[in-house]
Amino acid sequence: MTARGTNPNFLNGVPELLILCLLADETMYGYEIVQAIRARTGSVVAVGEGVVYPVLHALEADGALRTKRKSVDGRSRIYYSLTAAGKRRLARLTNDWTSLAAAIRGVLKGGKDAQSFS
Amino acid sequence: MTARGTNPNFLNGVPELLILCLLADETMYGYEIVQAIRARTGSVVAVGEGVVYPVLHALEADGALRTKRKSVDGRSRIYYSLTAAGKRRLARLTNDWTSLAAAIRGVLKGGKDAQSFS
DNA sequence: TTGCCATACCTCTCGGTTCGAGGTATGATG
DNA sequence: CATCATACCTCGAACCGAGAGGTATGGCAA
Repeated sequence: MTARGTNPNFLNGVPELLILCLLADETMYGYEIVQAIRARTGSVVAVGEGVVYPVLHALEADGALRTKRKSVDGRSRIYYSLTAAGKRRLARLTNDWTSLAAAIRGVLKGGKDAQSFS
Repeated sequence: MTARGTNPNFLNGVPELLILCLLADETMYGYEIVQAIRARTGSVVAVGEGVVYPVLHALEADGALRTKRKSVDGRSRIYYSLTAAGKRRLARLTNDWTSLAAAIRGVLKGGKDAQSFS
């Protein structure tokens, strides 16, 4: 959301990245995403609904997500899935994250002379 | 800074982590740290002085850093080095970052059944 | 049947962090 | 003598995540 001038979105945007990633595998609804993040990260990341829903809405407004209402057991759910733009966004964020993680790993392990980036 | 209740500091605190990490190797002064971060991350991370100095001051106030003024070529520099508390802090943050990176990598690569955390 | 918990959606405010611009001062370089 | 690199600093705006809170339904137990 809102590209920062210099650094590629690094420190934040983790919830957005995870959400896009989950939706790339299968369509899901908000409440389900909250549980899935907790489950798939072994509770290392535990974002609340107050984080997930606003991200979902912003991504939809940006054309990255498509929605479809469904009623299951009398419960109303809003299923989200990736659009083409969403897939591109996911690819970009994944790339950003990967290079960030590599850079930080380099500093972490780098006892002085550390140089191995593309 | 300021432990979050649930998630271990994840998305932000990257500047703090990098600064502590650099100072673990050698004592440095603020301006030098700004350049070092840019250099060692291949410009993937490029934080300005407006980020570095406040973090430095906060860490010092917290007892994680120790300072020593020095004059080199008529220029006044403030060298920072880690205290015992600073080393503990670095260890904790490194741990947090590592498990976060592992968790995210798991979701990223995990086509459904991904389970490999300790 | 009544209360409580899980499901499922949502919004709002608070607080912390980062960003960028700006401000001061010195030494070297053209 | 002006401009740049060095070297310190602060401030305001913007942003994002945390957590509390709010609504409504279904299922289960007391």
